[in-house]
Amino acid sequence: MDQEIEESIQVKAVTKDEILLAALKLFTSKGYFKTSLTDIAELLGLQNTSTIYHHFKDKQMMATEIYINIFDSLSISIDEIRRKNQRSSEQLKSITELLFRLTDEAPDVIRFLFVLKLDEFLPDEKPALETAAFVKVFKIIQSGIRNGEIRDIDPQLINAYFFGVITHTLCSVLTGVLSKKADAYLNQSWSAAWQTIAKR
Amino acid sequence: MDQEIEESIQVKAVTKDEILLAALKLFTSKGYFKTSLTDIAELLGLQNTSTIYHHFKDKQMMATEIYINIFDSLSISIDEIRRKNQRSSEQLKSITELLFRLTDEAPDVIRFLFVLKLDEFLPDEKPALETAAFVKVFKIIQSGIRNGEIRDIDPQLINAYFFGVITHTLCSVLTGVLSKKADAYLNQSWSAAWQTIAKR
DNA sequence: GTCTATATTTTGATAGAC
DNA sequence: GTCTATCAAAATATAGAC
Repeated sequence: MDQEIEESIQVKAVTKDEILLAALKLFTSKGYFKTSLTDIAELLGLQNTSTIYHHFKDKQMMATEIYINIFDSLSISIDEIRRKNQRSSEQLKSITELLFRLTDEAPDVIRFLFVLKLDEFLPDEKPALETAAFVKVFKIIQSGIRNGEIRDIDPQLINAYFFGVITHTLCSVLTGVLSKKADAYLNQSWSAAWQTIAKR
Repeated sequence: MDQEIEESIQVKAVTKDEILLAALKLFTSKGYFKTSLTDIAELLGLQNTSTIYHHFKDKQMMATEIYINIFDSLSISIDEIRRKNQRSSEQLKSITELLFRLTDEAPDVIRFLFVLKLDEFLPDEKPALETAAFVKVFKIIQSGIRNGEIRDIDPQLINAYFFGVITHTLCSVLTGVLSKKADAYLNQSWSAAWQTIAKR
């Protein structure tokens, strides 16, 4: 009972997820190596880094957990998209919509995915392209090639063309050189990206 | 005379350019923050970092000089290209050829340009897009829009589409997910990139 | 979970001899 | 230009009290 009262009075404790969110925010704005654990602690209103070490073994493990969270959730979203859509073009369109929506609603996630150089600070994790999420994208492309929706060239080239257009557009939005919300560019960017890989 | 003999016997001294080349190599392979001055000294066969400080004020100035060298030389190349070619399409094609050639012949330069996050370790320099070289590219695009070669949409979108395809392809070559030399993909990538921005 | 205090290590950087 | 020696600062990480 005493404890309950104490809890209701004292400032809410910092949770693991809050730490991860603060870390994501700083990693994507300042970069992994330029954000110190002290920076993260400060952003959370903590006096020092001890609370962080209470939750995570070390700095790299924080980055690893962020990495896993983001790629897992992306993989799940892609599963849903594949279940709900038949054609490769529909699946890729839905993935494009997802990425543009995330750019407006959770820009840090897209920065983590497409702006950061993950292999620089996560040398022990799979490169993004070997991740479950991207392997599924790759399967969508291969299936699109087989059924004649997509041009029959090296799937990695297809990947480079399509996601080159998409990610470059999103990065331009994130850096502000494109001034509107990502959503404003969704349809024309999709058309441009699809055009590079569609069987004419 | 004594000195001449001494010079001819002793191991060749390390020049400023050699230091910059070693730094470029390590920055582009390990990343700026993960390469220490000791790493660079070692690669040059030096026992310590003093020789480096003899040539450069600090680590950032090394990066700055690399940055200036690369962007200046790129700017000069683009000047030449604009002089020799009339149409925007020809100019962009030549720039594309230049970038693909550099990917095979000087991959570290392309890594520096398109893979590294320059603003992370060069916060005081202009972002790449405001650089003389890229401003000229931008002018080529604007002129192409005016004379009807290129679709009349936001030039920054044109930029994202065209260079999205080009740089994503080059990065795929540099990481090895595309297994041939960049040159092998030049023509089809140019077509795909141009197709996204050409007035049909 | 949060604090104080402290240990450890690395790296950037300087001084001065040769 | 290169070496030895050394410093100072910063950041990661740990121990232990509350």
